[in-house]
Amino acid sequence: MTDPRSHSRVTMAEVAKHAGVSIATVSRVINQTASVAPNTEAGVRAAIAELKYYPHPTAQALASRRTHTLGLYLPAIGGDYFPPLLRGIEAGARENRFGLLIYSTAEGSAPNVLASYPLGEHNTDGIVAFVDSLPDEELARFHQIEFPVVLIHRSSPPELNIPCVTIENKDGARTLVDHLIEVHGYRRIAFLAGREEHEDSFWREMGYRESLAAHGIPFDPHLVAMGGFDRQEAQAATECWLMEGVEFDAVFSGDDESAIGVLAALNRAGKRVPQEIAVVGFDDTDLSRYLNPPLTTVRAPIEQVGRQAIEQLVRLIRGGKPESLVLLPTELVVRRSCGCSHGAE
Amino acid sequence: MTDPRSHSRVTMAEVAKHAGVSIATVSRVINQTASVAPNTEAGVRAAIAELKYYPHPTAQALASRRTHTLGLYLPAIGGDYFPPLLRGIEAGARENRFGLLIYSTAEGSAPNVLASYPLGEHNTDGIVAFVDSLPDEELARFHQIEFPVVLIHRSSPPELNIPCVTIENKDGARTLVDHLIEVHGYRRIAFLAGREEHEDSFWREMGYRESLAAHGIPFDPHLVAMGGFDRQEAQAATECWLMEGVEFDAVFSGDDESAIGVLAALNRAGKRVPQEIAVVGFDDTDLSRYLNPPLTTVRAPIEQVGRQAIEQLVRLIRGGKPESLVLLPTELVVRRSCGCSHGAE
DNA sequence: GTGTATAATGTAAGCGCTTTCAGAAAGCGC
DNA sequence: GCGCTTTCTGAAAGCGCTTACATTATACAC
Repeated sequence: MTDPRSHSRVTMAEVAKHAGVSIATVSRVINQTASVAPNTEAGVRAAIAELKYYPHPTAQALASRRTHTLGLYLPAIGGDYFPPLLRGIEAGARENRFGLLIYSTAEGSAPNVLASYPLGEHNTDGIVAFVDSLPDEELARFHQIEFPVVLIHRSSPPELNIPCVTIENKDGARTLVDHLIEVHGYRRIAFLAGREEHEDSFWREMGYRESLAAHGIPFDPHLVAMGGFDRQEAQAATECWLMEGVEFDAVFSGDDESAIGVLAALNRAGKRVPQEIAVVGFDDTDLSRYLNPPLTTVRAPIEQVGRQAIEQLVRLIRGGKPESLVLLPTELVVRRSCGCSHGAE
Repeated sequence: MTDPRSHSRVTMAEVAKHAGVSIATVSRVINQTASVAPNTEAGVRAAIAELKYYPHPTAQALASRRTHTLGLYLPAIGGDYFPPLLRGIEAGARENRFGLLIYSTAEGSAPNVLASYPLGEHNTDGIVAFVDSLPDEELARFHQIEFPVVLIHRSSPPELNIPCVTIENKDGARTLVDHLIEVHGYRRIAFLAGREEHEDSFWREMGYRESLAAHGIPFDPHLVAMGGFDRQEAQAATECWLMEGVEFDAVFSGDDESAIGVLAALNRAGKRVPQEIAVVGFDDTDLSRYLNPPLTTVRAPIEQVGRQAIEQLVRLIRGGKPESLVLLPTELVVRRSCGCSHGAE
């Protein structure tokens, strides 16, 4: 093909000539950055329309030192919570007329020396970082140069005070476990935690413990295992419990993803859910209503989280004051896996 | 916060002064665009390291008229095939050192006059467009200015000859239906189609029909309904069949997503799968092995599709000749929903 | 030694915009 | 009418790079 750089675009200069004004004026009508006489403006707009002109984003970015692009760091692309999250983020960016550059810090992507991290002050106006996709040093660097950053599902290192948006994990978990105890009378409720650093998991466990405590049920460490918020791992952990003969009448699987593994393990072991063992999840991913039995869980407004993150980021970019912590409310969704027979759905 | 534009970056000029050379030389060592004396190069590299310099992407883009960024158009963000697809695309972009800009043409995002489509020759070096996310006019425009585009799961308008990557839908479907007929002896096999324009659906239906024909089973239009490749829709369609008393002993649900709906409908109606009715899907999404019963399906190498698309696009950008059609092979995955008792898993 | 490639570097002209500055035109109070 | 502010506009200096072109030094053949 021909040199891609030969695309002869319509430039501002041509519009200016066509309208009989200077390029400064054209720029002014485009950006509404200073008042322009109505006649002049009309002429310029006509010229723009006639020539089908639109500004060159790169040139704008270089001159104005604003890219009109947001960056998104992700640890990995997968899981059922991922699509709604990205949907929220993308929609937020789109509505605010920002481009969205994404980068996954999945394994194999060692930051190289020259390029440092690929998304930052040089090519975006702000960053949203999901859980632990960005190391503290980089966050600190951004903080130091006052570059806008918003964290999702991860709180700020204490000294940096970076805005963060996440969900009411503790309340949700507590309400869920309350339901298990109060409505169904379960007392031996197992919990499948996520990875150590996972803050969602931490707070969900807190909610679980609080509920137990509030009902006078002693906390039994044997009933807590690592499920990694992962199907396979959760399945293995459940099989392990079963094999060791640990007794439990319900399992709170940490998230919906791991509930799938729990269900698979129980199913394979011939245990009926919920008759013999109840299972509940967390997140209310698309899938959970289609599980067998339909999963009782807690609705996490994942898409909203993404949207809110962009909202805060844009506010930050525009020089406003963002909320330092946005906690979106969760809601119990009762289906059948907890033992309820006529759940909401 | 302070004006974001005050970030005093290290510029090439400073590196040049530090190393005692001209900026042209610095540019040359960075881009390896002309030979530089070993000593000089070492000096420049030292200066770069010492000043922690890295080039300003926007300035590079403006001057070189290459953005080093790829654009991705999506119709909507969701579904189980989505994460692996994006994972493949992101990884491909990352490995080729391109940035990835994404945009969803979801409803509510009417292209506005001034900005035209948000991703194009002005801010990317090439585009990958998924199914029908980009209208033919825009494809034609890109073609006319010889701007690199690769299509995913959608073939090129005949006169444009845009490279396309997709999967062996027909072969996969045919193998699947062959299995249903030859191994299990089903003869009344229902098919749930996707939307009319959906090419995957078209080819899967072709495979279905070919298999029927090859086995001397007449095609019965009553056994084909619209499932939209969607859980809800598929569930409704299945319930409709059930209600009308249509007889069938197996259903090929078009994709895994709709299989979930089919399973839900059958389950609700008290039909046992696979004893009374077999169900098979297509795609082998993460989830399918966790369904109840585990779903017999066809593995679609979705992540590979994403990777291949980037591969072709990068080749195109670099001026090479891409394949005009990449058809990735599919593979039958036998589990239990078809009636096999000791499937692969 | 002369002549001619070849290699190494610098100079400077952009890339297509934004924005400062200053000047011209227009309005206004008196 | 005068001086003053306010509005509108253009000239020009960048933004931080890439790259065509020019220049000088070096090598090699004869």
